[in-house]
Amino acid sequence: MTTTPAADWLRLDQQICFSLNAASRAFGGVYRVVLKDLGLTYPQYLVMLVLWEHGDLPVKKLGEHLRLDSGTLSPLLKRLEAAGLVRRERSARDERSVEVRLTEEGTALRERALQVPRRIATATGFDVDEIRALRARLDQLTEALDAAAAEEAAAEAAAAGRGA
Amino acid sequence: MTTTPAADWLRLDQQICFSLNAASRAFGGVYRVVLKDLGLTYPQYLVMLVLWEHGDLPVKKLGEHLRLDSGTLSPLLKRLEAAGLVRRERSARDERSVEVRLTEEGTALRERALQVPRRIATATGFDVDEIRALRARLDQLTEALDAAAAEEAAAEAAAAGRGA
DNA sequence: CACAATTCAATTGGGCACAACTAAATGATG
DNA sequence: CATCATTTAGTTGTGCCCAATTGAATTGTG
Repeated sequence: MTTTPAADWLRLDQQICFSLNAASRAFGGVYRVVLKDLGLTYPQYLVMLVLWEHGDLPVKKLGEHLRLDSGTLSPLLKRLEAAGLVRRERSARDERSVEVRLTEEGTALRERALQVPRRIATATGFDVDEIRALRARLDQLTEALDAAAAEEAAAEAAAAGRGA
Repeated sequence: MTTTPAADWLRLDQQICFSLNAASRAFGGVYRVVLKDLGLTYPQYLVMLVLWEHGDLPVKKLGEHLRLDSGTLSPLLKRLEAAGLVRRERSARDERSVEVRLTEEGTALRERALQVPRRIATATGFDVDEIRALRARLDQLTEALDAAAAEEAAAEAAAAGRGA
């Protein structure tokens, strides 16, 4: 049982999202160091993970895996292309689609990336099962938040509709 | 007991930081909707929280509370100033320091912000104790990651020293 | 007092994230 | 077949985040 004085609701250290943001940026700091050798930023690393796992993909699919849109991916992919890790080629079947393909260099980078997860896992100080549990919790949270955002947006649209 | 095949270490869905990032961005989506009424972005809201809680502060102290540096805060504070929520005044005692002060309007905004934490808490689908537990877990994670990053940086500096 | 080291805010540059929009290609419908 | 809606990338604008640098003010030391 816990009760929180109403006046404390706005306290910074009670905001779950602040802890989340802080943890996210702390991860960023560790990844920055660990990925420097590979010449990748963290989001670029995520893109490479998806390509290593699924092979060549159109930008759209890539974005679905990563929950990112073209506004984020387009410039990011250009940088990966400039670094020689991927090529971008218009699909012959559907000219709207751009296929992202690993170069030999990009494929080869996987070997050097294999050590990254272990180093990161070590940095967290958590064991595999603890990480798994936390991951599950966070995924659950994300799902609830996405649903809530959709609801809010729907409510807003309805309100706007009545207003107009 | 769980064993993970070495080949799976690079799978996207095993990366704790991906879940973390996703949750962080999902929060962003909810906050975007909820804070639109107040005319604040999420980081701006965090700054206001600190000011409401601690009163006027120099930029430096603000950054310590939020783990943000001047490169992030300077333009953000200018936007808050342009919105009429804060004033920035050079300290008389120490001319290097800039005091961030709430305007009446900024102080008044607190009343309207009081509802925000409840709406966010509802959106998570977690109860107060679950949130508290997750927060503790994340803070623990952040601490471990910061320590690891400091270690990595120190090791790197030592290596560079030997190299030079 | 003079001078070096430190502190603090601001700026610059690179990269990420999202919203809104454009443009091109495709698909569906009458 | 012509037209309209949808799909897909890309672009632009706003804002956040960090690293590195600058410049001014302050503090410590001889």
